[in-house]
Amino acid sequence: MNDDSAKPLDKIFEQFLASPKIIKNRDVLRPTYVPEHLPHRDEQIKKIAMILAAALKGGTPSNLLLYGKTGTGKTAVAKYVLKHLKQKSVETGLDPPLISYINCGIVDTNYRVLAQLNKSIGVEVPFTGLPTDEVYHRFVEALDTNSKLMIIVLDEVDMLVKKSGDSILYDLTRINSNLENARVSIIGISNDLKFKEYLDPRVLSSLSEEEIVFPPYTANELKDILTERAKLGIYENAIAPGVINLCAAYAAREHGDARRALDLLRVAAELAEREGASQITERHVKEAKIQIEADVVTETIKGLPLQSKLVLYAIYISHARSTTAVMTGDVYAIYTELCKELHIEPLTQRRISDLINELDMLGIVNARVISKGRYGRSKRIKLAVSRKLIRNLLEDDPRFQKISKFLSD
DNA sequence: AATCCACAGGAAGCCCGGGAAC
DNA sequence: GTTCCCGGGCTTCCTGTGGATT
Repeated sequence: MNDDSAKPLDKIFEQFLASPKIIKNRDVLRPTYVPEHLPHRDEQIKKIAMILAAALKGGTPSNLLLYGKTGTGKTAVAKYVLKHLKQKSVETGLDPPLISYINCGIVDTNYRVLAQLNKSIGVEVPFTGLPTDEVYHRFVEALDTNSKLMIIVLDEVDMLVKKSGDSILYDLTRINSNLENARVSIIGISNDLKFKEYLDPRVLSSLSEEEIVFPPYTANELKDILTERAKLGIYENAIAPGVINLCAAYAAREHGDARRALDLLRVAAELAEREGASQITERHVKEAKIQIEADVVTETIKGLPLQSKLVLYAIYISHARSTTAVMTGDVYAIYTELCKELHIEPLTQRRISDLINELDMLGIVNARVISKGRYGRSKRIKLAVSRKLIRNLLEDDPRFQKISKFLSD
């Protein structure tokens, strides 16, 4: 490397090293980190531990269901208890249970869940192609060759049920009767309290032999969590008074989400570090809040498929053109115009209706069904993000050059 | 009270790409 | 190669509906 190109970089690195230290350990500030101590979850930990303890005496623990909103510590608690269960088994000379953790938000079809289970016991299965019950039978057979206990954690199980129904849960809850030697316990984790209504009553009674509720954290509890993490992850004097309180307060407003609280603290710390400040201040937290919100939206919109983007831009244009509330029909009319301009075959209105609902679920727009009496029933659609942001994203996308003239409002 | 708008949203089924098994 | 399966995106066809207007 020659000097010319190395120098500016060198300067950056030097500056970074010379700037006051703020972050001691970035990893402990990430939401995925499972700390050694989980404040305000003693009750849940105890309960789960008591149930899983059956494994230590060769029993099959009851299936359990963990409920609570995002960032209430469900996943962390489950992982924490399982880790200790494993340790204890090894200590007492027992065969530790097999543990398979599946995030159903990502692995969200029956087939893929089974494939993942197979993989976790070392059976390779193609990710498509086989009949689902074949994959199930392979799993049962492979599992039954040993007499171990397997604990299956189904995180975000409500997503799986919503997308693929409860047939796999039905199979899994009855799997013990197909097994001669091995045994299975299931831990379901759900954000959605209503998801029980979608379940077959037989599945429900089997899956929720034990139920444990995780209430949202209060602002004070979030404060304790943040304080503990800050001790591990941030240098002692690098945090101004009030910063932790502010993070906790913001997150408490969002249904007591500890994940959000940690994100705020971490991003605030990063901002402070980047600008070479000696301390994280409340201003950094406020900026972090804005940045997190904008980042989430920007990334979601950028990642949208073409048709969804078109729908979003159609909604944007509808708002620019009309003074009254924007309805599905207006959006569809403009959408077809855009398609014509871009020489794209338009989709049907039925499909667009679904795409609008998807945008609503992503939080990019608000769509509510309203009735205008004689003038029909339709969705009233509002943008939930700033117009400027959408406009910038549109202008960045080369595919939409041709329709940018529609935006000159 | 009856009508009727402008859609909502369920059901079924098509088509496609990816992949396995025969 | 052929034949099967799966999931996702999509269309077609359909029945349902809240409330202003008649």
